[in-house]
Amino acid sequence: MNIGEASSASGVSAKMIRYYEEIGLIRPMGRSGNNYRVYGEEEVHILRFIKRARNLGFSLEETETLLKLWQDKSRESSAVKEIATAHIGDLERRIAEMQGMVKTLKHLAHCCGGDNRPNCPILDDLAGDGEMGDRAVGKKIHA
Amino acid sequence: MNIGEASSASGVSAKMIRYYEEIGLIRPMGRSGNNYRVYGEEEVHILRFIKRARNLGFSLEETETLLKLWQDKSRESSAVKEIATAHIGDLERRIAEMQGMVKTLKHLAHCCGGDNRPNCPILDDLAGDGEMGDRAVGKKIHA
DNA sequence: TGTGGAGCTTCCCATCATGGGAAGGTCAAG
DNA sequence: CTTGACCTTCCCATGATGGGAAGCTCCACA
Repeated sequence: MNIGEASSASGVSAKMIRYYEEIGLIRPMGRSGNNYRVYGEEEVHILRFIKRARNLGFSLEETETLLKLWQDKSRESSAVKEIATAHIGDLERRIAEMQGMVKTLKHLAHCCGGDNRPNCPILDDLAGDGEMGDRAVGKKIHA
Repeated sequence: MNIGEASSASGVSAKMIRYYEEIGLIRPMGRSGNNYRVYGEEEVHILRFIKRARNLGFSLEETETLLKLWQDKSRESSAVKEIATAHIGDLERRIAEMQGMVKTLKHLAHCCGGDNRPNCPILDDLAGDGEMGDRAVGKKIHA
């Protein structure tokens, strides 16, 4: 199997497959005589594992850890659960932050006429007319 | 006012102030004899505007538009409201996506013993044992 | 046998917003 | 006059991904 086939079989772009190899997330593939990378079912399975972990929002670093645990037949499931739980916390924090932003924005949008007149509470708020900053929802966006 | 003072007055790091100038988000500052950038209240006000927009999750590009609208005394508030509303939609989409991830992960974590045995439904799921991928929550993480 | 196009290779660059740090000039306090 | 805090510019890194160029290989078809 060439990289293109592995790509469509796994849903990971060829670009990304090479990148994952480069950063050591997956082992360097064997090459055929023409210097093309050669993949088997095993590799495709791994790529699908990675894809799914990414879909669940795990970083490549977390994915690497999960991958190692997956391949470690004697792992303790608590190790995996810890990573998942931490990740859930992470997601929930970011969700809460964004919900705060939405709440503020909805309020402002609600107060804004949205017509052809210049008066706009959204801009007034951004400008901090009622005295300055950090009344904002969350301080850091990438918390 | 030097850049350090402007930074602590606005909450925007000196690094970022220079960057904003470089990309044209703010006008190049006047320089004093020693080649130091010089800021006044006006500039600090603008920096705070930017800071607050960023806190609300607007991109720098959106922030630039908002900034121009702010300075355009004859703007129509509908233009601002449109941006805000679009941004709300954006945030809500991302929130929904993450909530889906959380839901899936919570279910998996709930089913995982989290003990010293290797058996782990989380990994089983990532491996796609019940037939392959895209049962995942959202296809793309950065939708 | 020749040719065209699809697919592979590597290498470099861009994104987005931010931070780190080096090398060197400047200023104020001791 | 030294020391340290501040400023300047310049380059590099992050995380995950895509775009594209230049050059090779392979296969199918005329």
